[in-house]
Amino acid sequence: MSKNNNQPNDDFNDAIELMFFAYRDFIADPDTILEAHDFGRAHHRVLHFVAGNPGISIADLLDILRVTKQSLARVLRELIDAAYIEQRIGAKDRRKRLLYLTDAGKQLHDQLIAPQEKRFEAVLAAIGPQAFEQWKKTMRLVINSEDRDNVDKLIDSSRAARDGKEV
Amino acid sequence: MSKNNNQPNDDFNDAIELMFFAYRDFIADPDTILEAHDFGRAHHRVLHFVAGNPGISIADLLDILRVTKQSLARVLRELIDAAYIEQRIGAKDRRKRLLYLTDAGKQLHDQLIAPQEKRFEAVLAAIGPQAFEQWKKTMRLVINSEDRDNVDKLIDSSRAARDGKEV
DNA sequence: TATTTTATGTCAACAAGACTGACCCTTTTA
DNA sequence: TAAAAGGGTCAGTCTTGTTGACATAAAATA
Repeated sequence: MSKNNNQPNDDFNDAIELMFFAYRDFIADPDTILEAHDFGRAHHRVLHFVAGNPGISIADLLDILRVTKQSLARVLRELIDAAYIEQRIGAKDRRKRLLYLTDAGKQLHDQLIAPQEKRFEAVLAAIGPQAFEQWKKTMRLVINSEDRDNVDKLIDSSRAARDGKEV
Repeated sequence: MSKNNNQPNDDFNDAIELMFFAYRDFIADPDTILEAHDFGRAHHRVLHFVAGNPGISIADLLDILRVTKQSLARVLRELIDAAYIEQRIGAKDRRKRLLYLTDAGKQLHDQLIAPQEKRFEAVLAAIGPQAFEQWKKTMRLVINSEDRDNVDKLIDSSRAARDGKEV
């Protein structure tokens, strides 16, 4: 243990390493499930944000994912063809294609987040609700300050989609 | 705000979203710098773990990165050709090619982690050292339990490489 | 109404970074 | 001396992303 003789930047370097390894294991869980469906992480992300934002438009989804229209198109096409996502023409604006998970899509999404939920269930059990809350506040501060409000909104929307059916 | 009427799984879903967005912003910083050098994240990871484990062998680096030999080879070749990394034949075992950052490599690595250090500097300033320590402990618990000891060792090695020159 | 803008779709070419499989050389070990 | 270990390399493939160009339908605006 080289715990003595700490340099000022040791804490930050620890944090960087922890971000790398924690995210790597965190994201590895769903990968296995995705393989069985011939899907990748790109499909996972689309499923996830459509799940959290039912009725989202293509343009809004592109904003969240920060990829090009062409890049999204291929992945989205596969998810629609496999009947995990369906498109409905907007009622107010008929140019828009609003995205929804089908029942099968919801099932698949549940499967994908299950191991990640279990992972955090174990963390919560180990450290208790107060420290868990503190961790969440800290993680929020890791996000770019100008994006934090948007993330708050997305998280709220995601809660609403789960807790109270439609938004 | 739909903060009332919380469901049991809300906390875990919040955590999942936070992992996604925090990691995304965290990793976006170095990407800009890498582009200027015609490098990608793969190069970053190699630089980072060679920096933290000077004299690491190819096989050990493959274990950390969890990629194939052929996948590492291209990236490593480019870093060696650009004189950011150098190979030395092992003294004890002459089959091994031990990897070290050159001075230029150290400079580039410093550049790459600088914005990430600043990010966590700001977090520490906002929440204080105690909460920061708690966050680190929590992040460690997000890592697969069977990997935590290995990560501890890597972090220790990384500290040693920084604090006290050679290991 | 005519025109422009918006939202979306689609074709084509390309690049990074990963993969599998095969084969080679050198050095160490049994 | 033969087998195993550490590493290098060629060839082909896949996923996920990119840029650029163009098409269509619906809405907004002059």
